[in-house]
Parts: sequence; structure tokens; C-alpha cells
Amino acid sequence: MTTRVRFAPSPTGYLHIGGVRTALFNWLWARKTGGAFVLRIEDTDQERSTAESVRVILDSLSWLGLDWDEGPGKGGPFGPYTQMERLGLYKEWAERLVREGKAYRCYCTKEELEEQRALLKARDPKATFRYPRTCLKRTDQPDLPFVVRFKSPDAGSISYRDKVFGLVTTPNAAQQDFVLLRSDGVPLYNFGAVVDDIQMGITLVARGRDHMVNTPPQIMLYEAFDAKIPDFAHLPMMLAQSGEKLSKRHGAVSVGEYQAQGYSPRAVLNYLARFGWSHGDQEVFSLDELVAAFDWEHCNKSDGKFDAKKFLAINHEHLKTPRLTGEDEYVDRLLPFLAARGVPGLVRERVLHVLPLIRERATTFVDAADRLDFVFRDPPVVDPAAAAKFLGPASAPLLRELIEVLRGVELWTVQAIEARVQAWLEDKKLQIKDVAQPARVALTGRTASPGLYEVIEALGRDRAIARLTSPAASPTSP
RNA sequence: GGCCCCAUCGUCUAGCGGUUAGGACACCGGCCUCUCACGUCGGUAACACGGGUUCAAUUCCCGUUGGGGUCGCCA
Repeated sequence: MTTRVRFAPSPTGYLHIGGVRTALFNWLWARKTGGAFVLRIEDTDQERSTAESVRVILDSLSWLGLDWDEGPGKGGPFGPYTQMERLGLYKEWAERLVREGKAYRCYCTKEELEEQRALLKARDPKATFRYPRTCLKRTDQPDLPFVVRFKSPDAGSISYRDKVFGLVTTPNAAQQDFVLLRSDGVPLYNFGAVVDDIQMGITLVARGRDHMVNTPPQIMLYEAFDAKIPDFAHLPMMLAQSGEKLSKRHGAVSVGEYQAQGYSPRAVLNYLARFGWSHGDQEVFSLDELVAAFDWEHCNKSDGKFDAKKFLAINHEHLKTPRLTGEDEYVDRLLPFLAARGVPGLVRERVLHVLPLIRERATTFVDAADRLDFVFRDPPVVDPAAAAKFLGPASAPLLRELIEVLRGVELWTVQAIEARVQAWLEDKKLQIKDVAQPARVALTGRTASPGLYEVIEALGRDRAIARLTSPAASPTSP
């Protein structure tokens, strides 16, 4: 049987980084096994679901490269892939359970139950409210709104062999007669997910550990439908450094934010893959390597804490390694960031030419754009503190001489420039460190930049000389 | 509180009875050096605790402690 896995987000906001990991592990498994990766939108919470959020999720997954074989915008043999478009199916399947005596109609109102719950909580705050089965023995069928409840067993237990946690056993007494269908006919999570997973032929359900508690009732449903129970794999939680659930107040948690911060999609996947899974000592992976190496055996059971520094380091690694990010792709991704900061005169060829200057330095595309800004912006943005420190009167004569040296360079290459400058320094009994910082500030506006000769070459003779000219002519007085 | 789950450096992790407990990020030094990086060399740093099992436990079992998940007509 071929593998069929799914990612089933609810469109109630941005795509959370933890959700991406769930999607990734499913995707990796599908790609590794040659199976199908199904995307299903679980929008049955009409209060919170939005079309905008669906769009964001689709965009984010596309950006990441987690392409789905079946799902929204793609279709497939088991569609539609949006739950609110499948209501007829849930109703039909719920009715079947009622007919078979495995579920029943419950006419208790939400308000009544909330009152009972509140009453219990008032008496014992830690007590667990369980539906008292008021409607279980009811034989009449009043013309009132009703929900459909599952008749869960009182005795026995459910066991399943989790792909990462091993054998998990839960007593059935822990379950209550949970609701399958709301009074408006919209399914609740456990029911909708199981009906869809059965109908869509899902063979393995991989999701966050926070869903582990849903597995026993879901297995009961598979049994009630006499359906084949899929494999389950639960992934440990991603927590904030504080140990709390990772949320907005711990920094960026949506993929969109990392995209905006200039992360490489594959670096995001790389970091996420190594969170809760390992492959010996290997830290850096291409997508192909990930697909080839991924397995459930090396998934970890314990929760982890998100480490923004390591994430950045992984991104840096991806940006500076040609094997992981090709030159063309780098420029494609970088260009929008340069444009966004209003860098003038952007020409793809020129960006390509100066890319080596910052390739090993930039940790994100935003950082890369910042480091390359001076190349394109004439005059460059000058840091006043840097100018005050290095462009004093003492440096003016040196810069004037440097201009002359540059005029004398014949072939405009890094090597030729360096050779001429070195010869001049030797002749004048000077050292490069005597001129490097003043020249750097004049050329780039900053005290930190790529190598001096590379910078000069990249600017071109005319622009380099122009930038050296004004501080050489009118030095700022101390 | 009930039910479920977890436990190796600060963090992500390797380890699947016998290791000087390894790697990565972070941190601290040295080297390289025109700045910033990169690179490189080295350093600090972990098996939660208590019982078993065993010739031998980080590794297997039990308990304690600690942490997390979940108890909705949310997903």
C-alpha cells in the first residue's frame, strides 16, 4: 500500500513554525516513500477561519517548497479538500453511526451544559466535567436542535503503537461521549478528521504531541466505522526558551516573518528538520539529503526549545554555501530585499558581480542587502561617527595619493589594484592599516565592509575615485 | 486534580550494557587579518534523584522529583 500522509491546518491565522515542522515531516515521508502528500483545510471553526488565512497558508507552503499532491488549487480524487465543502459527507457518516447505535442525538443545549460545567467547577476547580449521558436513553425525537454524540465504551482501553513514542495505552474510562456533529451540522475536529482520513485513504497520521490525547477517541471512530486504523506518529512540542508554548510574544513564530527577515526556505526546513529528529552528527542538509535521511526511528520524544541563534546560524550556512544556495537563486531572492530598501540602479548582472563580496558574511538576505547597499547608492550613506573618526585632516593627503594610485591602475582587477596599492605603500614606507579605515569609510560610509581591494574593484574606477575625492579635498576638521 | 507523555552540556542533539560521554549553536581564549566576517586551533559545560537487574549501567525495570500536553457544540 502506498503511503498517504496529510497536513491539515486550520486557517485561523498565519502559518506557525511548529505547524511547518508537522507539514515538513509529513512531506518528507511522502517524498521518501514515493507516496502522496495531501493538504486539507480544516475550516470548521467558523468563528476563527478566514479565507485570507487559507491564502497565507498556501503561500507559505509554496514558498517553503512543500508542494502538495492533492489539495486546494490542485484537486485530487478525494476532494473537495476543504472541510466546509464536505458537510454532506459528515452528516451521512454521522447518521450511519446513529443508525447502527454507535452514536446518538443529544438535545442538551450548550447553555445547559455550560451551566453544569460551571457548577462542577465551582465545587471542585480541578474536576473533569463529563457529559452525564442525559440523552443516551432518550427515545423520543423532539423537533429541537441536536448534536450527535459518540457512544464511547466505559470499560477497556485503547492501545496503539506510536511511530515515535512506542506503545501508548489509555483507559476508555477517560473518554466521554464526545460530540461528533454540532447542531448546525458542522463536524468537530475528531470526527471531521477521522471521516476525512478514512475517505482520503490516509495511511499515517503525523502531528504534534498536543494531539496525542485525540488519538484514542479517533481510534474508537475508526473501529466504529470498521475502517483500517492508520499509523500514528506524534512529534514533540516546540517550546519557547522559557518552556512555555511558543507564541508571538517570544518573537517571530510565523513563516511569513522569517520570509520577511530574509531567511532561505530551505534553511527554515533544515532547522525544523533537526528539531526533534537527528541523523548522527549531521547538522546541515540539502532538501534531497533530508528526504533521503529522514525516518521515524530517529525522532525524539522529548520537547525542545526553539533557539533563534542556531536557526540564524543554519540560515547563514545555507546562504554562504553554493551547494545549498546557488548563485542565481541567491540573486533572485536578494533582489526584492534590495528593491524594498530603495536601492537605486539595480541591475541583476551587477548584483551577481558583487555577490562574492558579502557571500560569506551575510546571515540573511536582509543582512546581505544592507551590506551591499553602499555599492549601489551614490553617495553612500555615511556613518557620522565613522567619518569623524577616520576622515580627519590626517587622512586627506593619503586619500589624495590613493586616488592617483588608482588612476594608474591599468587593468581594473582586484589583483592589479592590490599590486599597485601595495607598491605605493612600500614606496612610501606605509602600511595598509594606515589607509584602510579612512579609505573604507570614504568608499562605503562604514567601518566594516568587504575587503578593501574588492570594494574598489566593485565600485569601478570612476566611482571609487569620486568617493575618495570629497574627503580628500575637504577634510572634516577635528 | 484525572488521563497521557517526557527527562544527556545554557540550547538542538549522538549514544541503543563496557566510550577520556561525541557533534552543532551559543559563550570564552589563540591564530589568520586592512575592518567586519569567513576559516582554523583550543577551552568552559551534561547523563535530575533513589532503588533495583547485571560482572558492568547514561543505556533495562520500578519509584521520587521536575517538566509538558489535554480535559469545549476550538483545532
